Amino acid sequence: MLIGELVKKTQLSKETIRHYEDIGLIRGIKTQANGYKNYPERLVEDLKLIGLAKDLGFTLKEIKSLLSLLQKGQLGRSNLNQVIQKKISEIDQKMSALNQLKERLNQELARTCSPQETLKIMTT
Amino acid sequence: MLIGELVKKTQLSKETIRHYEDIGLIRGIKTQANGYKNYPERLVEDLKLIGLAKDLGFTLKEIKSLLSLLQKGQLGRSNLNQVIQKKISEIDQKMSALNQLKERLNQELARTCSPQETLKIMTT
DNA sequence: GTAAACCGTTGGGTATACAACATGGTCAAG
DNA sequence: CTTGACCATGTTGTATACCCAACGGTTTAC
Repeated sequence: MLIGELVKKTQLSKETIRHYEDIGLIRGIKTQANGYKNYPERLVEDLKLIGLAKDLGFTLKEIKSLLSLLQKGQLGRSNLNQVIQKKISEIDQKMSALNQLKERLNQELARTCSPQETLKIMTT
Repeated sequence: MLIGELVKKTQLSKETIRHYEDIGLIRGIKTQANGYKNYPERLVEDLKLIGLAKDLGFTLKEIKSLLSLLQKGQLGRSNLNQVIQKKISEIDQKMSALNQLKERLNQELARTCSPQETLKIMTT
């Protein structure tokens, strides 16, 4: 796959993709004889995952380490498990932070909504 | 409260607090006769909330709009409700993104863990 | 009454995550 | 065989979110 196709499939700009390539966030990209690069299909999924993680406030650096976990077999098992669990607990922390935010917004909703409106919202 | 006390209570640097002040993220800070500023107690909570939101990938700009919601009575009701609901749905999106990430990491854990280890993790 | 600790303002610097060129090579259609 | 769409590389620029240092004024402790 050439970069243009990847751009279409991911909605990312080619600069972004190139940037991710530069910093080693996406890998396994081979340069063909003509100088064009061959982006494997796999990257479509990888880039989606990167987008998710980025939206959640993970830095590209963090995502890089996160992704390297998902490319199996690069670390010892116990080591790998540790890192994964650390990430999971980070995620749990973020989850609870989200819940707190949501709580506060819901309180605000309850204060400002008419009873009818509130009911409508809470049942959808 | 002077800035030093706020620094201690929030663990933020004074530059960060000043920065938030500059961009209007925190307000209601009055300058006293001696030139020193009086930071209201309220800000301790506000800054904690800002920290939460920041960790979740909200920009300071977004947080500013988020906070303005929580300072009641500045918008018409239906208008306010709309904005709050938009924020809540953003939060829900982030939640589901987190769940996806967690899923993938858990799969990885399952693949790389010994059965015993996996069991231990899943029961804690 | 002076030194240490604190305060405000300003201006410059840094890291992250790109975007926007400029330049030059490659390919596919007609 | 040229033109337009596509590609690669490199440099510079931008926005965000700060950090740090310098300068000078203020307050507190001795």
